[in-house]
Amino acid sequence: MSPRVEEQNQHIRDKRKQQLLAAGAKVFGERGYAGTKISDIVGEAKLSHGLIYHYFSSKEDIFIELAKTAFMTSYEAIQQAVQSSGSPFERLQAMTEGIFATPRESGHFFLIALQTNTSKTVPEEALAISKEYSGKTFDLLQELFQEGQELGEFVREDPMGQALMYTSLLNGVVFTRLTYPSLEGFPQIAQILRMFTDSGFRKE
Amino acid sequence: MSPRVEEQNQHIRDKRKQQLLAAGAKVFGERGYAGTKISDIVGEAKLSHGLIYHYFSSKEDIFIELAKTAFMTSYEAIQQAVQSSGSPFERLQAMTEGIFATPRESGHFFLIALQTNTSKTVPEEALAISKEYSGKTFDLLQELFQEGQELGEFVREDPMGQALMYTSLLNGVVFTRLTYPSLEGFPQIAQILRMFTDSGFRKE
DNA sequence: GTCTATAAATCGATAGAC
DNA sequence: GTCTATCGATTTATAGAC
Repeated sequence: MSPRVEEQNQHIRDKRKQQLLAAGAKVFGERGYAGTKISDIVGEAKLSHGLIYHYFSSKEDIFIELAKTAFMTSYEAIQQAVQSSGSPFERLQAMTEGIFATPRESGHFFLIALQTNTSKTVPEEALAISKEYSGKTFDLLQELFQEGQELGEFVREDPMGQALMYTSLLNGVVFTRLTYPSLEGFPQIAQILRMFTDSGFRKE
Repeated sequence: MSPRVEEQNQHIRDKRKQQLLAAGAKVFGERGYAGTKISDIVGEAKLSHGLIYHYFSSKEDIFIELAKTAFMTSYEAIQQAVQSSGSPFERLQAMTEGIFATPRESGHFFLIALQTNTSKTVPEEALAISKEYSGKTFDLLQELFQEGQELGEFVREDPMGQALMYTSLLNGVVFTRLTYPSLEGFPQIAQILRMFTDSGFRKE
């Protein structure tokens, strides 16, 4: 084989793998790990039944790769926001706005993350990845709230409690938006931030 | 048969049905609808495989009955809190405290409700029940926030937006508590209420 | 690289004995 | 009322042709 052909084959393989991952994200998100059949994924990707096993070793394998993407991108988005410039309040505001500006398709990854944390049918490795990144995420957020309290921008209370409440709120709002996709003007970012700002120092 | 025997049989039937429903709530909550096998339910209930079909017509039937319980009890708890005495703020506070004082086992019903709204594998009838009760729940909450705004206890903003944010927060916090069962002192009710109270009128 | 056919295991539901 | 045995359909994963 000439290098030219080899290169084309590699391109096809990458494309097929992406096709299957995109289809998997959608179907796993909508139907859950146990509720998703291989035929659902290849049907969504418009590929034949057997072909999926040329790109992934098993159904578990696909889910784990998708879970990895879900938790890594979520963590990196928060990391970037927390470590950017601006005051703690400004960074929290920008991060929150950024999260709710993400495209619709990311909802599938949110549901995959949700299932990983709530369903015992999901591959063990996916849960391990979740735990790894959620610990790191809480560390980042706790630091942000701690700093904001010292600057007087946030209410003085347990920073970990604030970090837990912030992620809880995020999860809840994303879930509500998934349940009612036609909702407009929700959420109001100012309403979310009000939870953490002291009345005396409240921003407009 | 004497009435005495008939009465005993009825008692056994009620007991078995409750046994199966309790087992179903646990495994459906933990494994999801598609991920739950009949053998999981009867195994948890410590009954034989075939017996479950003497009490329920199908796997769907059991899930629908559990979903009905989940949405009805949630709605009734909110209804009772909203329609009780006290100012809107006091009722919101009491309701929030009550929700997080519920026993651990109710977590399974929360997960069943969650799956009903996010998984396309769940019986259609369960989703219909969810929609019916969520509409009625939002009406109650919207009324409470509206009233609270008129009395100056809550921030003036779209009452439906407040109702959506409140239920989102509730869902998110319950989810966080399920993910980290060892968490203590979370959530702080005051922190939640701060989202809706105006700084000038804020309670202690 | 892609497809169809099939193997092997599993699951929901029923039948029939006790 | 309860249990075991079994049918029928479905599913993951593999084999082999093109």
